[in-house]
Amino acid sequence: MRLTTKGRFAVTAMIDLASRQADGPVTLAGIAERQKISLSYLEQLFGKLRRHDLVSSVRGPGGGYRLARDIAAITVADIIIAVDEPLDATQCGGKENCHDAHRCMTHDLWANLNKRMYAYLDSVTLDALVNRRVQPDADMAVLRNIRRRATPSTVREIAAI
Amino acid sequence: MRLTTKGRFAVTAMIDLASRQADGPVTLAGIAERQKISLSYLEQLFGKLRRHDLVSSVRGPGGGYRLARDIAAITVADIIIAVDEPLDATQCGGKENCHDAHRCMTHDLWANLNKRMYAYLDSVTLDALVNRRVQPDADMAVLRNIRRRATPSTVREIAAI
DNA sequence: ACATATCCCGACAAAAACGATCAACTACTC
DNA sequence: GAGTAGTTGATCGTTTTTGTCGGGATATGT
Repeated sequence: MRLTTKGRFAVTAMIDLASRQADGPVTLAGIAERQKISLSYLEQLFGKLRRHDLVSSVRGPGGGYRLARDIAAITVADIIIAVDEPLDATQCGGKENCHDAHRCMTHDLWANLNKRMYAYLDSVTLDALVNRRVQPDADMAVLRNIRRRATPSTVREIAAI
Repeated sequence: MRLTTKGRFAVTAMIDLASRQADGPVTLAGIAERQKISLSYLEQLFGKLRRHDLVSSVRGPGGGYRLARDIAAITVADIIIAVDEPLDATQCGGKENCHDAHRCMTHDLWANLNKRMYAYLDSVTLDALVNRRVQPDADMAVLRNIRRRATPSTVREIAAI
């Protein structure tokens, strides 16, 4: 599980698409203009999204993209995986060349963390995003932790998230 | 909030450090050897970790790095933020140059998602990682979702997470 | 003095992010 | 039914990020 600006672009674009597909196929040019993402980059992203069966394309005038599934059956995790594919698979393929036991422990821990993150992102559907049904209770948890162990530097960085 | 291999390396190194600091300062050379990360890269990462007050250094023979705070007061989010700094701040600085209302909505949604992720990563402390107290209940949720909307392609990719 | 550390820097290759350009397809018009 | 404009689709080039290598400076315990 990797989370980069690429994934963010893809999610942003998919939200735009999802909230406009009622009027027929949505063009990449439109998404590019509204979301300020370069058309070329969108073309690449949607190529991947199409190959992962998240969107379907209609060519020619009046064409564009549609969601390939129901809006409630596409999650943020789907989009990010489609766009960020390779995902080095924790460079020690599950068992070998982990020299001592300690290294593998670290890997297990990270893999577990990965699963948790995936589970969360997979619980957020496009539908929930478009219709603003994403619970905003996170702020409270964050603030609680910040207050518990704030240092001059952390406070500054939190603002930049 | 960005999640790349760089952050993973930093977390791995911090776990190694945390689980060995009982015997005094831990050298980067040791971490490099055990975790198979290049020494130069570790130096760069720990420079940032030190400037963010997550670790403190002791120079000279017998020196190395220590955690600057209690092991339970350092979270995965702390480490990732320290190491992945710039974080473009969602390129429309919170208010301006969002041309139509729709764009800002998308940004809000993403920002909210970011907060949720941060909240989760901030809830996982180094202590919890080292002492294996990270709940593995995620698998169930993942499997539930996969079963709900599996396609030939997704199934293949899930295996690669 | 010497060996062992952190620190700081510049150069570099490989990979990923991002962008531009051109080819292929298709609905519409005439 | 041929042309044309609006699209997607694929390929290549440039810039940024990752990760490594090497060298040198500074601090410090023995």
